Amino acid sequence: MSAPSVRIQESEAAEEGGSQAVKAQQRLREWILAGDLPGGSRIAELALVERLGMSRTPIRAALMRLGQEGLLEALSSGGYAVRTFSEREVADAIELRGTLEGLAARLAAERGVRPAVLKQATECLDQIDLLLRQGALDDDSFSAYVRLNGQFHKLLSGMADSAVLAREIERASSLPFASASGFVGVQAHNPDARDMLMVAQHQHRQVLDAIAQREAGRAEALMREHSRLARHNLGLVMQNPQQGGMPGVQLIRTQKNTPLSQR
Amino acid sequence: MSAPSVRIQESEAAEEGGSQAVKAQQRLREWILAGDLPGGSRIAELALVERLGMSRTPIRAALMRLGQEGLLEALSSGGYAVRTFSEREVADAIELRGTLEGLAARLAAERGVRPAVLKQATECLDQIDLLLRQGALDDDSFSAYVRLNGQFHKLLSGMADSAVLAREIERASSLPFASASGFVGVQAHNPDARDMLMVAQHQHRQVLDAIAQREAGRAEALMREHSRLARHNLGLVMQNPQQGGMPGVQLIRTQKNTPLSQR
DNA sequence: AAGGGATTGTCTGTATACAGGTTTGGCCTT
DNA sequence: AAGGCCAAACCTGTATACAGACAATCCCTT
Repeated sequence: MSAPSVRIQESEAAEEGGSQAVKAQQRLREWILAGDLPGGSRIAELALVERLGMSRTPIRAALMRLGQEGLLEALSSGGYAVRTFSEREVADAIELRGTLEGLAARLAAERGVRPAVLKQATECLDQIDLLLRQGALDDDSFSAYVRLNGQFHKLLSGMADSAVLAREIERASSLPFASASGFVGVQAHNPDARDMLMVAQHQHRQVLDAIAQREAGRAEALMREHSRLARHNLGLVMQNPQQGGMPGVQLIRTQKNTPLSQR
Repeated sequence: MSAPSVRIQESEAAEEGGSQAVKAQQRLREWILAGDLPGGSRIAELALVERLGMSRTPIRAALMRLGQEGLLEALSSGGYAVRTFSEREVADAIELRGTLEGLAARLAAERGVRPAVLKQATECLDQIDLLLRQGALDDDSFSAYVRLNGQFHKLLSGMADSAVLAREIERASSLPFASASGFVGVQAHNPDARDMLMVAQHQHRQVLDAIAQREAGRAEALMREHSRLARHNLGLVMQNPQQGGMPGVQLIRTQKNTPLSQR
């Protein structure tokens, strides 16, 4: 009878999630990506009851959704464990997202996009240009870039005007290292960071141009190629594991941190 | 105290689903696809408690999973409703599956496939050939075709050796009209049925050949084109809505069956 | 002393009770 | 007669109680 009395301390952030289940999902995701709940460890519901200060029902819902999301894997004997990823799985997830975004770009080019939306995307890219023109990039600039980059990718996935596809892209981007902005932070304190972002920005421009010109094949190919940047950054992280610029890196298995028997 | 006493009557089929939640999910899916629970109608949990003879907990789990699966949509005010699809949404879902299977074919060709698996796929295609050589196709032949076709597609998605991708293909195929074998039944009593299946079979052979020859681009393009057959069949169904060869057709909105206010 | 079996503890799956909210229907008022 | 307001019923989200299963540990037997 102790848990119910200890009400949730509203966390430090102003996360006013709607239902208890959503709150649980958000906080669990944070914990997993922050490297709290370590990769491969089994999740005990009762421990979460205590830690989250809510009953098992919303926790079970959150676990199930995180399982569908791919961050947890359902154990055959019941329950869930924090999932770990091989480098190749991460590469595949990035390839998957690139392919889906490529499809979105192609459909957008084939079907045509309302001028208002194109204008919106152009303005978004203009803001990124403004950011990159500053030269040196501080932390604020980087977080601004991440935000704008995410916005552009979302606009792009919306241009296909396909709820089915948009949802699937959303899904494929839910893993942090597969998302469009996931690995940007890796470059944050790299001297070549700005150059890489310039390349990315060029690709952004070209994709948008291809869509505006109704060049479907070009748009698709460009968008796929664009995702290779993330894959490149994945390679960088795996070579220099010390840079912890990305949330969730510790979920990626390396030869070193893999236990004796991993699945 | 009536529900617990009335044990589940084990259904008419020998569906020995594991947990109650899985059983609920399976039977709900059947009901939705059979046109029981009509499209757009809200699902009341308590009604299902009575109909399924189990408590709300596994039912809620099943509803949540069907929501993620795309067959139900979550209502803003809570609860779920049977989802309906526009013809374009269905076409997009097919395109999505084709794109994903194309990616799988490309990866398989790039990475190479173990000879044993290639042999397995070839034997699968041989069996289909045997079936098609019979000439006229009765119902048994068709169900055998559907099974073999599904098996081939599953083998193909496995050839990429990517759990991430296989899972996503599985997901994209969960909607019946998006699945590889979904529209095959449409042709079941069409005189041109066998011709269409011959074309499909030719594409199967070519894809497998491309993968074996490590021709990645060709494999991807072929697999994408292969999905256009399903799209063609979708067009047929929408023109002649009377043929009810496919489960779930009634979930597709037409101008006629769309209520005054849809969504 | 070592191995096997039994017992106990814990954990998940399931059932149900409870509270807050939303919707619907009826009644009153204009 | 029509519209608005109030009330009641239902329905979802949440909490908790219960039962079966799995596992680990300890004791007994060989």
